[in-house]
This record gives sequence, C-alpha cells and structure tokens, in this order.
Amino acid sequence: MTRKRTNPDFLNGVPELLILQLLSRQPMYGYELVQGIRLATGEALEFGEGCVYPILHRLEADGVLASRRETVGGRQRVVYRVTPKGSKRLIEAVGAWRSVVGAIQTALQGGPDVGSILA
Amino acid sequence: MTRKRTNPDFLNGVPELLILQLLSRQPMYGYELVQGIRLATGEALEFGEGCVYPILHRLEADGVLASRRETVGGRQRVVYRVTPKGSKRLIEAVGAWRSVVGAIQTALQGGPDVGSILA
DNA sequence: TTGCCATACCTCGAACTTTGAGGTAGAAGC
DNA sequence: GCTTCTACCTCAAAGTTCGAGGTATGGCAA
Repeated sequence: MTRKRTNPDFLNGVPELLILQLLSRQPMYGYELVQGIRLATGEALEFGEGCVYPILHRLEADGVLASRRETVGGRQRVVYRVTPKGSKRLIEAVGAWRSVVGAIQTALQGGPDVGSILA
Repeated sequence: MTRKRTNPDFLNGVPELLILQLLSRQPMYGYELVQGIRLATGEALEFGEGCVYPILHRLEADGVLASRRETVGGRQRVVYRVTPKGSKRLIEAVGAWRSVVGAIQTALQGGPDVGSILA
C-alpha cells in the first residue's frame, strides 16, 4: 500500500507524550529531544524538528514547559524542563494513552462479542 | 486542559483498523459498524458516521472491502465484507499498531537510558 | 393519523496533527 | 576553505476526525 507522506497512523499526539516523558527525567534542549525520542523508542519512532520545535513552543506558551538559554562550547541552546503543570499533563496523557491501547486491545481480541450484542 | 474538537490524540488511523478487525469476523453494514466499534472497545472509543462512512467508501474504492446491497424489513443496507487484500491490510495494520505501542511503551519505561547515550 | 425516535444512508467545512524542505548560524574536522 | 554536524526555526501541504446537516423509512405511542 502506498505510504503516507504525513500524519502516520496511530501517532498523532505521541510527540507531545514523549517530549513530556523525556523531560520529566531531565531537562533537554530541542535538538537533543529529537535524537532522544528516536533513541528512547528503540529507533522505532522518529519525529523531525518541524514537529518537535512547534510543540515545544506551544507547551511553553501553555505553561506546561519552561526554558532557559545556555551557551555550551560557543553554541546557544534553549533547554526545556517540565513545570508542575507539565507533570500533571504527562500523567493525564499517559493515562489517556493506556486507555486507548486497552480499548483497541479489547477490540482486537474479539471481546465482547459484538455479533451477539447487536443481533 | 482544553479538549480538542477533532483529531483526538492517539486515534488517527484507529477507525480503519477497527473496521477491518470487525469485518474480518463477519460482514456488517455501516450503521452497525458505528455501534460495533463502540461496543467492541468496551464503550471506550466512539467514531461517528462522518468518520466511518468515508472510510468504508475509501476502502471499497481501494479494493480492500467489497459490498452488496440488501433489504431488511423494508430498509436498505449496504453490507461490507473484507476482501483478500483487506485481510492482508488488517495483518499489516495490527503489526504496525503493535510496533507503535511497543515503541511508546519502551520510551515510557525509561529504556534505553537516553541521557547516557547522548552524553 | 401524527409526531417522535431510531434506523440507515451520506456529505463536507472546520479543526487538528505531522512532514519535510527550506532557512540562518556556528563549531569541528580535514 | 569545504563539508558535516550541531542548533535553532518556519510553514505549506498532506492527512485524519468531528459534528452538524441532509434525505428517507419503520416502529411505536398518543
């Protein structure tokens, strides 16, 4: 089947989840997060800068993340960290993700028997 | 946090997966599939007709589903079933979904240690 | 009979997300 | 000097779901 060029299946909202997860462990900067997501998922998932940077900016605007600039080896970095609001957002997002996975798992395993319910 | 009005997190592509799954067990008509998805997921997920009908039409156009009209109790129905191509598509979709879930699970569980890899 | 609800089909503008190319700038290595 | 990587960033296009709105019909209570 033809491969989609954008909006891959099952992944909408996943970048935000993973950004919050990684930042909940330690502060990171943008470029590092792009690599970090790829590594943290065993190289199974990859989101480009065009996805990650706008999300970082949106989450900071929402007060979910906070940032500070730092210079390392002559290079400027914007290091992000999770705010208390962000920690709460992460917990909610993980719960929502688990709920979705459980529901799909239920449907894939064939229960409950829809045929008999609808009959 | 404000609730989104469309494109809910983690659910893009899920309607197609569930439609294929339900139809792999038995032929169903559109309206029945809408109810069937809600029931099959333990009422955790719900996709409206505005989502389901366009997908049915697209999958039929792709040769993934086939349909026939039948009349029951004076009402017309379009009953869909999975084609061999559709069975293949379902297997691929379930595999893709499991891969995504595994990758996110890996990231949520903290392995591998990204900090040491990137240090 | 009439009105309402469920059944059964369907469309589409709007909302929302991700892609990937393109951009500036600087450090490191050759 | 040139190439590659690092580090930041933007945005039009691609792609999905929502939910209101539409037609039509059967069943049922008043």
